[in-house]
Amino acid sequence: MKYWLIKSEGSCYSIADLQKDGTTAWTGVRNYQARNFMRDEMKVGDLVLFYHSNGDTEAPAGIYGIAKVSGLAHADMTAFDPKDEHYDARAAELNVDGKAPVWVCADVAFMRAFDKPVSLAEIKLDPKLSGMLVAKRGQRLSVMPVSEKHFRRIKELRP
DNA sequence: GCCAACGTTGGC
DNA sequence: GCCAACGTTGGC
Repeated sequence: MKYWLIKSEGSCYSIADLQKDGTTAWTGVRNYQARNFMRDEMKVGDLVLFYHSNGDTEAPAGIYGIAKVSGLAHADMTAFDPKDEHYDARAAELNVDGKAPVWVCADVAFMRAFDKPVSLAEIKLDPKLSGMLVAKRGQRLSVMPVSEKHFRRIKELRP
């Protein structure tokens, strides 16, 4: 079993949206490294920290809850939809009957939302969370692995 | 294959 | 809104 962190702008798709939807296809990832994590390593049952980026003082950037991988990576249809904000003309051209999608998405299911997020500031201050990728300077991956140790610590902070 | 220019992300 | 960091593009 692996552990992950996925990022979303809270104003775009929040943990509350996931709670409402139950499950969602994690579409819109347009970075090869992030895609490869989803396509090659994410397995059903893996646990996922749900991170909101671009926060403000009211709702700071940080981890807002926990989700679970509920479906293996499959074609991200938003890449083929010219009306979608994540449309990728080149990927659409390369695609043959949906058989060779450039972009994929795994499905994630809501598990729980934290009463209070574990903010980025809190992550940086906690010695037991040192080395967490998300707190690394310049780290912009929207899907990234999390160590079991760090995952357990997050759960310990929000039991 | 190098690298400058550009666009995007995301913390502050 | 600023700007540093990074990925991608495209000229050569």
